[in-house]
Amino acid sequence: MADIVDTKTPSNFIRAIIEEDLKTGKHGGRVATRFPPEPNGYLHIGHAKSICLNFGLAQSFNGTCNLRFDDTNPAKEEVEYVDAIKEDLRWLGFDWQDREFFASDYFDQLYTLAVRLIKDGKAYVDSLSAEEIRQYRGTLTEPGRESPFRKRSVEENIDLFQRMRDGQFEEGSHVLRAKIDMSHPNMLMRDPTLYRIRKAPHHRTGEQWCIYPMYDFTHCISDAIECITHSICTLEFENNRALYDWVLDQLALPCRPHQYEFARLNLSYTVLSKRKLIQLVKEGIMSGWDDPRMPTLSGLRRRGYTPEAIRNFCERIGVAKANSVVDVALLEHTIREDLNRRAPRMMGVLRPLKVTIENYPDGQVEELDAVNNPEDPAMGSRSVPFSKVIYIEQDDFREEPPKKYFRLAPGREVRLRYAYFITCRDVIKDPATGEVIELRCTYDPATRGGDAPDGRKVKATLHWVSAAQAVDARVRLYDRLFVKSDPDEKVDGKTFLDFINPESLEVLDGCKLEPALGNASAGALYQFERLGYFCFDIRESSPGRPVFNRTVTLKDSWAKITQNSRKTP
RNA sequence: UGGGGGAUCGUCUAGUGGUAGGACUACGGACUCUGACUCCGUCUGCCGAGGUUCGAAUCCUCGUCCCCCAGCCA
Repeated sequence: MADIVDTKTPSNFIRAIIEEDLKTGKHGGRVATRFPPEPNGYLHIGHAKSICLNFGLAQSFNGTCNLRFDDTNPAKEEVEYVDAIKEDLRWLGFDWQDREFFASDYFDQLYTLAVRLIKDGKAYVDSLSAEEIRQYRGTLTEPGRESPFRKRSVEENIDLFQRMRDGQFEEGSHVLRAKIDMSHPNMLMRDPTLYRIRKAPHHRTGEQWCIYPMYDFTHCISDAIECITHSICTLEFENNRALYDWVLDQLALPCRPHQYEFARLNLSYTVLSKRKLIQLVKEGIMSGWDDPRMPTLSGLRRRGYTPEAIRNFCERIGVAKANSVVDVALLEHTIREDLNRRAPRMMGVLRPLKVTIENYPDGQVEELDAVNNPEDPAMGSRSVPFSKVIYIEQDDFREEPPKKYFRLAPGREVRLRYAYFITCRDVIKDPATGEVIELRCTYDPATRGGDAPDGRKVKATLHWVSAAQAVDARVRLYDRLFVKSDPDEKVDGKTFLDFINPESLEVLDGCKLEPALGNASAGALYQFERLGYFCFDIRESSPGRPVFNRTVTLKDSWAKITQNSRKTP
C-alpha cells in the first residue's frame, strides 16, 4: 500500500526532456546521470534533492547514475568529506555500485585535451596577473580587451604549459586560457581560465600535479568521458552551459552530454549554503556537521529523520526552474508521516510532577498492557508497570484550568493511559515558592485498563510513568535553527547569525521514561505519546543515563489554542 | 542602460488552446484511551496591460518585478 505512494514519481520538465530524447533516440535510448559533489563539505538536504533527482531518473528510465567527486581544487577538498559523502549517500538509500569516479581520475586525459586545444590554437598561456586579468575582462556592459599574451605561438604555448606542469613557475604567474571572445556578452566566454598553478597536495593525486583544471573545463569533459547523457545541475550554472558546449564542441569526443539546470532547494528557517554551514561548524556555533539542528544529512540522521522521509520530501517538492523556498513544515510533515506508521509508542515524562494515588495499595506493582503502535497491530504490545507513585507532565495539571483545558485540575477526573481513571484530591505546594510539587489523587479500581464499566467519560488521557521503575534520562529538545523564515533577509546590517533561535536546543535532565526505554538501541526511534518523536542518541548516552533527541513534536492543537503567539516573520 | 533565466493559492507544484488540480500550511467540523492519527469541509491563485481566438495560465506584443554572471571557487 505504501508502494503506491512510492512509485508515483511526479513528472517534471527534466523527465519530459528525457522522455522526448528517448522518443527521438538522441542518446541511443540511454539515460546516464551523475551526482557530482565537491568533497569540501557535508551533504545537506539540498543535495538530497539533487541526489533523488539524478538517481531517481536513472532508476525510472533504466539508466545509471554515477557518483563523481568534483575534486579539482586541492586547497578545499579532503578525504574526510569524501568518506562522509559516501556514508550519507548510502544511508539515503542509493547505490552507485562500481561507478565511483573522481574528476582527478581524469587529470591525465584533461591535460592531453588541453594540449590539443593549444595545438588547435584554441587555448593559450596567459602571463597576466590575476588582477590584470580581471581588469582586461571588462564589465557586464563593457567588452573586455585581449591579453597581450593571446597571440603567443602554439610552440611557445606548448612549452609554457609543459613548464607549468613541471613546476617551473610560481602560483599565479601563468594560467591556461581558452581563446574565445573577449567581447562576448556572456562574461564566462571571455577567454575563461582552464588551468591554474596550485602547489598544493591533492587528497588523491598527492604531489603529482601542480596545475589543476578549472570546473568548466573539467566537468563537461568528465561527463563526456563517462558518457553521461543528461548532466543536471543548478540554476547558477546556466551561464556556464555555453562554455560547457564550447569545450565539447572543440574536442568532439565520442559522447556528447547535455547540461540542464533546475532550481536548487531553499528551506525556510534554515540556511543551505555550504559557506554558511561551514561557518556554523568552524565557529563552534554548532557542535559539528552532524549537530541535530543542521540541515545536513548527518544532522538530520542524528535528529531522527529517516531516509524514507527525506526521499519522500524530495519527491513532493518537485523540480522546476523558478527559485523557490520550501516551507520546512513540509519536511516536518514527511517525517511525522513516516514515524507515525513505524515508531513504537512509549511513555515518557519530560517535566515530571509527582502524583501519589492515595487509595492505591502501598508496594503494589501492576503490569499493564500497552499497545506499541495503534497504526500497526503487528507491532504488538508491551507491559508497563503501575504503582502508587507516578509522574505526570507538569503541563497536564492546572490549579486553575482555563476554559477548554481538559487535563487534570483539582477535583477533576482524567484517564491515565492504559491504566486507571484518577481524580485529583489535593495539591501540595512548596511552602517557600508556592510551586506545585505533588498531587494527591485517588483512582477508581474499576477502570483498570482505561475503561469505565459504567460508561462514564473523561475529557483527557494523560501519559505517565511509574516512579519506582522509571528510567532517568536526558532529553534534548530541538527546534528550528533560526527564528526567521529567511535568515538571509537583509535587516539593518544583521547577518544570519543574528537570527539563530536561542531555543533551538533545550536540554532537559531528570526526565522519567518507562522502563522499556532503558535499553534502546542506537538510532532507535520512538513516539513519546502526546509529545513527539524521539531518537536514541547512543553517542551522548552513558550507562544508566540514556539521551534522546526530539526529532519533531506531534501536532498540537491545544498548543495552538494557547500560544497563538508563535509569529512567522 | 550586456547576456542568461524565471513569474500559477500563504508555500511548493501540475496544467503546453477547452471546467485552474494536488500537496503542505491555515481555519472549521467528525472521530478518538495520544488535543496525535484518520476522515470531512472551508479560504486564498494564473505579475500587469493590450491583442489573436468561439474559447488563453498556455499563442503574440509591450511592460513590471525577481534570480544568475565581472574567482586563477564549484
